[in-house]
Amino acid sequence: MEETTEAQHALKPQQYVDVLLPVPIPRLFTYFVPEALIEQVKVGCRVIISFGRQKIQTGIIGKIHDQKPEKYEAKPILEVMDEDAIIHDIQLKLYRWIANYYMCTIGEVINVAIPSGLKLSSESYIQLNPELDFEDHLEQFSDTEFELLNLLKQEDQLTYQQISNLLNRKTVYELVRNLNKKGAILIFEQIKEKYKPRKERYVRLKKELLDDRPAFEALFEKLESKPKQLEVMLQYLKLVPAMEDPSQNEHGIKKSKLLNYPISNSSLKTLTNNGVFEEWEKIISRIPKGSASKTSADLSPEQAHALDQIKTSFDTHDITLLQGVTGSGKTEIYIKLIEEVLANGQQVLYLLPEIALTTQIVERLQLVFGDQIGVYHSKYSDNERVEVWLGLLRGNYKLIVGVRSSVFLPFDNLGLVIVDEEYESSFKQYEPAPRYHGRDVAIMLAHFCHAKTLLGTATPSFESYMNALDKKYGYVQLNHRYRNIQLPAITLIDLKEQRKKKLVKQEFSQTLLEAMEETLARDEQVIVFQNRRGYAPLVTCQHCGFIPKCHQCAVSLTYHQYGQEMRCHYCGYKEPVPTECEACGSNQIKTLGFGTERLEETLSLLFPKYIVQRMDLDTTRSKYGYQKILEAFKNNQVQILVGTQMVSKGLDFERVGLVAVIDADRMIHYPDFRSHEKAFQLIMQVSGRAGRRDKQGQVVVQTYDPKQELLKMILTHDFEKYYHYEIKDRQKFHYPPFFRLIKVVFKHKDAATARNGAHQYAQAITPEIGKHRVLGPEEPVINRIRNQYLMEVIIKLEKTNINLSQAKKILQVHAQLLTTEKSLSGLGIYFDVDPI
DNA sequence: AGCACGCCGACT
DNA sequence: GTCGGCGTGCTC
Repeated sequence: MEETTEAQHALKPQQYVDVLLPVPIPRLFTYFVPEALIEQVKVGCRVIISFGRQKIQTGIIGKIHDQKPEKYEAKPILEVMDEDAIIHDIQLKLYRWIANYYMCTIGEVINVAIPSGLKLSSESYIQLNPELDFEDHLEQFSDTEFELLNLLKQEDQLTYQQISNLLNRKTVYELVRNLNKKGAILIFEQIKEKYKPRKERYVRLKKELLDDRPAFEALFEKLESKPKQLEVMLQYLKLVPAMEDPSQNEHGIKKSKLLNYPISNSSLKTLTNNGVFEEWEKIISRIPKGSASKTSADLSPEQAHALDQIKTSFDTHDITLLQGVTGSGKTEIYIKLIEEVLANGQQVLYLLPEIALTTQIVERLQLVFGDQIGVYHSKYSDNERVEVWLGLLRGNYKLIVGVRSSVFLPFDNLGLVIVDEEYESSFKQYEPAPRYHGRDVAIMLAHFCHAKTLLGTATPSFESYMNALDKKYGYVQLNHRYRNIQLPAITLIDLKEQRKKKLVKQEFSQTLLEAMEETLARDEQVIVFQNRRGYAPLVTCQHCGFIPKCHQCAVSLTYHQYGQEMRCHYCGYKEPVPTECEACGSNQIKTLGFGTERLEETLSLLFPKYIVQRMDLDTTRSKYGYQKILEAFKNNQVQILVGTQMVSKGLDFERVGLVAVIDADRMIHYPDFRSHEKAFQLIMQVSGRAGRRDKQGQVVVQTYDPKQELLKMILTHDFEKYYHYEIKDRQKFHYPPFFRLIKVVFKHKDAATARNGAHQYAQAITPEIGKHRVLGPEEPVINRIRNQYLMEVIIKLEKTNINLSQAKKILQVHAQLLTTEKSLSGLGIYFDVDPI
């Protein structure tokens, strides 16, 4: 018997795990599991491992197996951090799919998927070796070494960063290394947990005291002579009626709340020290709680019909497109669907584009779903993200409302995904990798969970619309606005003609100004849309024509009046506004073009009786900036709202009588095959802001060419006609949605190397991919960003009858080959699948 | 991506 | 000599 057990024991295979690390290396990292940790190791759990020279990292167990690596000795796992997995198999599958589809490494996916609060990092600390009496060996240390040793004598430990600051030196690694060799110091790693739960201090009366009434009354008598302390006691009892209802004392009161009243902090402290009060800490959530106060609204017959159609459609289709004109009440339908799925015990993901994440929607959902909602937001801090993540894992949240990155959250029982404003380009991430599309990943997530997906929008993306026409998606329409209010009346204004007649003031035509005047006089509000922030997109010298450009990027600097600076919208570079021309010294400097800042200024001058507010990236940087502006507009404290595309999303306001599009041409003639589609959608969206409740709104679009086909179709709100008009070109020129694009980007600090790399690459892949599928290499319009020169090769692949994974493999292999070439050293290559 | 190593030119 | 810059190679 004993023999067999021993034999079995000897045969028992050593356990290994493949660990997913947040590093962009296209390889698996295998570690061995020490005997003591075998029981704890589970797929999806975080582990602490040492990686690279000395760093300690957090990774996620991706696979458990018994394959001993042949070529290297696996390092051990140091610790298993979680009892239960923090991601499920579905997430592992999804992350791998993303890495594969978007042609990046799993590490890059992990890096953006997992909130950094869940990743531990280590920092090296340097300490004096206590066993060394270095006074006896002074001669072996250099001056700087000696200086550092003296510093370490005072502080018991220092980080590299601190040493570098204290010694005022840039590099300290070698110095530290030498001291380590001489045995004078010790280096050790300290792991720091980033996530910190939020705590609040609470106070309450000591229970024993409250239970012992005679003692309590005696206390009061004693306090007669201590008025300050008595004040504290009375204030507490006023806020917490502990005498009448002792159970209330249990919960106590937030210390800061009590101290908000004019009472003495030190008296409270004394009372606490004397055992009258006690203090404790409560871990509280950072996520604001809302409680459900309403049931969902009743649907109009039209909405109810659409809801039925969606449900029927889900019987045969996993994905359904809901096309509903702005103001048709899509949200009410979503709410009904969500209610059903939640009642079924399943989770829901409600995906919104970045800019549309108005608190408005969350507030509306909160009224019905209360604190079952977790919100995942780009302005959320890391601690808040961790709380949503853990909350979902623990089942505290059933409905997640969030931006594209919420697709990474650990859903395990998803029943429904809603993607609102499905066409929105902010669903696509393009820097850094993974360059994923939130909508498409959400569809994949739903697929893995056997959940249904509803894509909602007024103007579908061509991709989704084609899928609907091809019956790949279900399709439901909602043609009438709520209460049958008419769609806004759109008027085109010919700027060329008006200019000839000298009827254009700054960038505003006479007709527009009159319409604004009338609207405002009726006590209605105006939205002015211009898709360009800053004051003026460029500044030029009238003497020599010089235009200040960014020193790191190939773009002109935008003049921002606020802060009086020139800014690069690509890299964030700033410089002061020039008073004289850099090239010729002339002081005749003029601004050209109109950004939101300048329109705001002009409008304030033209309409002094009204309040003008600007809403763009610059005025909404703060966490609640967006919310504050919307609030002011809603309350009619602002009558004219000027903004970038931010104003086009989901603002449902009652009083907006007029929407003005200042420069339609700039959007239409953007150098990109999708510019028309985008312009159409943007103008439709922003138009949708006009006219609510019981009145038809008015939209004014200024253009230099009112005869453009696109504008004609905008006038009639005819998406279908527009789609069929535009789609022919897409097919003819092999563009999406018929073809799949993969953009290969080359970057290097030398223009020539970037160019060579791109050319060599195109040459290498062409025989394998096919000449007609390779476009370029081409220099992008903006050919330099952050001092890196850019080149692009675009691959066009058919959607059917093509081996996509093989094509990707070819693209990747050649990229790999190219980077090993000496003449191209330092060349960066990345892929952007389905670029926008 | 980090991080260390190693080589090189520029300073005390 | 060191200091600091930069190119190269590695990470289980």
